Amino acid sequence: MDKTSPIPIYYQLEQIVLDKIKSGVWPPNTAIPSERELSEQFGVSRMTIRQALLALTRDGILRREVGVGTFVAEPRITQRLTRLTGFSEDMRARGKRASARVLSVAVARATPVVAEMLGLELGCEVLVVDRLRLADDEPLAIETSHLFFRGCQELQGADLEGSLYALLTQKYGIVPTRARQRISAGVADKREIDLLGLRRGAPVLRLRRVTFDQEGRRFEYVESTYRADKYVFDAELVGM
Amino acid sequence: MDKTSPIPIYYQLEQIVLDKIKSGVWPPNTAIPSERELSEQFGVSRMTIRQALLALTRDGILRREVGVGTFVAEPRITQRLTRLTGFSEDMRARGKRASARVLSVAVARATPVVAEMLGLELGCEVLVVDRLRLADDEPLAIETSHLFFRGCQELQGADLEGSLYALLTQKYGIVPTRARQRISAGVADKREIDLLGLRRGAPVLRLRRVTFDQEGRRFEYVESTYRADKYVFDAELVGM
DNA sequence: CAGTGGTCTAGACCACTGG
DNA sequence: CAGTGGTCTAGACCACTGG
Repeated sequence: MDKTSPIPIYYQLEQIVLDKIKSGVWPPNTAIPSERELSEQFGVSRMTIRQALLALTRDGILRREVGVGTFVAEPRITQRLTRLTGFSEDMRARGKRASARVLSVAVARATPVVAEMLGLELGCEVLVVDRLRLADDEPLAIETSHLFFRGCQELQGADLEGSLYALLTQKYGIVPTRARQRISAGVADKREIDLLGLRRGAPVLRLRRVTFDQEGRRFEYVESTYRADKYVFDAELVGM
Repeated sequence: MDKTSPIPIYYQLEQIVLDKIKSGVWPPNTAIPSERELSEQFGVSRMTIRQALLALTRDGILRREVGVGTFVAEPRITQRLTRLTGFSEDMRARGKRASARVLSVAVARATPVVAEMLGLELGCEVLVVDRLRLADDEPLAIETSHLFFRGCQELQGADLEGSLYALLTQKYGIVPTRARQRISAGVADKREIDLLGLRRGAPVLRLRRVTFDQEGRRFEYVESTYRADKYVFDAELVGM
């Protein structure tokens, strides 16, 4: 630890504790030294020690028990909440290879639903990217993205067989950061039956999502239809 | 503010600030008094003021700018992530009145799926609560909860026409805190058609959830089937 | 340059846990 | 009863912002 560094002491302490945990020196449920011991050991005020330990506790790294001590927390059952991912990343997480067959790419005037979802005037021009999404070369979903951002029309010439989000991040600096999603169930319609290779009456999962970039701007409204027999949606929920 | 109260001062201060914001006395982007002003005004140390303001900042209620001041944050586009709620609270949020018709309550040996989900030995006894859930007196879902915790068998004599989670919290100190949920789509089976008043071939949303209490213990595995024509699931996603 | 939030100190008293 | 984390005090110095 370096007291003369511009890096705050409490932050340095956090890193020291994290190192001990990550390296396995302090395995889960280890009682770490008390605040007073650490205070003395590092020659730092107890309040500063607390600032470090409380931050780690909020992150679920440590667990505190009043009157008893501070312990290394069990690795959480879930390290994170439901993550925002595109199809490609979602598939990779499931151990499958994602690809896309472009059905159409075109500039179109926003319909009332699209305008509402993206917060646009009716009739603004958006880029509509309609793709069949494949997992290990099998059709899994139909994805219709409505995009609106400066320069989005250039995408008409781009390679859209891979991850759209990767493309947006790399070429346009648009980082998908947050999304609001609505999940419903339905029965496949004619087009879905044909494209996804389903039988009449087959159930599908429908996702509608508005995606926000790092500035909080809505840049995408996407409607997806997933084969219900091949896809489930996992969600992580937290209490108040 | 009451300094002699057992309620911590910083917590009282949080409430005072929250009141000012909620009542509209301090609308969004208002500069609230500086830490030193509040410190003097309440006769409390600046560190205590900070403890209150930092908690509110972490909750997204306040926004701090170094060298400038502390401001009331804009209400977030999304006030929270997907929240863990039971059926009753979910319906209340949607402006509907929730109720339940108990189909059966019984002690049963855990099936392989239930044992796996709850982390139990095969054949452990769990309490199975099977209920038809109504929204404004219309059948909306079938909910089959498998419960496992000390004393859960007493629930056999309890009133289960209302919120199960409220009951668990009040009577057993079990606070549903986190859940892992899997959402899929399917076609209603015979029993679902009868109980939910559906037609043959009607799509349904199926939810499977493992719920954890405040100690991280799994206390419930629930399988639910929702009418797809009356229910959508909303999710909030966040980036890395 | 006056004022802001960020960091840090060296103490104090408290309720609580476990032996 | 010794030790723990929780709360709180009354200061200090810092980098930064805006006029």
